[in-house]
Amino acid sequence: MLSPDEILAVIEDGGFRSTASRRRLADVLTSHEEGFTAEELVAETPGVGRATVYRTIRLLVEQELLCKLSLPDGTPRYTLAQRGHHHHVVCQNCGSVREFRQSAMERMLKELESSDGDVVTGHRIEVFVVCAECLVRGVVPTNVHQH
Amino acid sequence: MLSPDEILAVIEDGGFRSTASRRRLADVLTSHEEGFTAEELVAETPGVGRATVYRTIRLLVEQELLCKLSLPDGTPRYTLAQRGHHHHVVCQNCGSVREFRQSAMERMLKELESSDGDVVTGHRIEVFVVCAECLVRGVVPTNVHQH
DNA sequence: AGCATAATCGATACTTAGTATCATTTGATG
DNA sequence: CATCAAATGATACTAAGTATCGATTATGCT
Repeated sequence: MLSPDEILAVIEDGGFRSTASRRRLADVLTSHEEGFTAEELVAETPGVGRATVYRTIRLLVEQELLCKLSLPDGTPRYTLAQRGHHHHVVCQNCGSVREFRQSAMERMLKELESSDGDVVTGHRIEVFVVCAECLVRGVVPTNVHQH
Repeated sequence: MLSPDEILAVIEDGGFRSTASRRRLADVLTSHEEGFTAEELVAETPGVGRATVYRTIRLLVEQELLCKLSLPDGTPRYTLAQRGHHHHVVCQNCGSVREFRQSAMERMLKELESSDGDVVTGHRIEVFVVCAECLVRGVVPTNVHQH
């Protein structure tokens, strides 16, 4: 997993400053095993302003150190980035996040490229689950109709 | 494509009432070829309250007559539902929406099912493009880093 | 070490997208 | 055509994030 120092290194390599707030956030960030919300970060870094938390999140998403994803209803969650291209498996109940890779799927999406006059610039794939932990706690999986 | 009457029929079949506001919205909805925002609908149906517009959108998404999707930055858009399971190709510049189907991809996602103790309840796939129309208008495609 | 200054900060006000409340209106049914 | 739950519009609120701005601070320079 990513360490606070690695996060700070990417920030500095990007030409941004290594500040007290960013160090605090890097620490809190790396302590999260699962997905988290922006407001959780705000609550966990007292003294660091809301605006700074959101600014730092935006910076880290741009630097591809954080992934922004969303639950079926659209509420946002963040998770520390994994190495390389990947997608997310999100528990719709507790919001925990795992990753998956499937290169066959990537290839398929690339084939769309020529379908129309459009230029493909990216894609988003999220798989929704009820995770094993939620299942043992008695959560009943109900299908979500997403596209 | 979907007609206002078809929308009203689904509403009534669902046990909901056919009201003046819903008829107005059904008309406006079906006049949209491309994707649209909730606030566009609010602006296009003067006299119908904001709350009613959002309530009706929610109803129609539940009835699977509308699809809710989002641009790379997360801002939401809606589009009239196509028949059967499908996914969306969204222009990141103008927000226009096309659909695509790829049954091989569906099959692949189903295979994930057994990977962990999780139960898969759904998935979301969006492909981002700069569409042909935007390209001729000089929009330069830049890759978005999504997952 | 001291300084200049652009980057960053926190506080605060604002925006966007949507939900909750509630008194009033309305459409389906008998 | 009376009933009454469903639906409505006005309004206040929430969630997630952005813009503004005066104060602070990290970094490069000497």
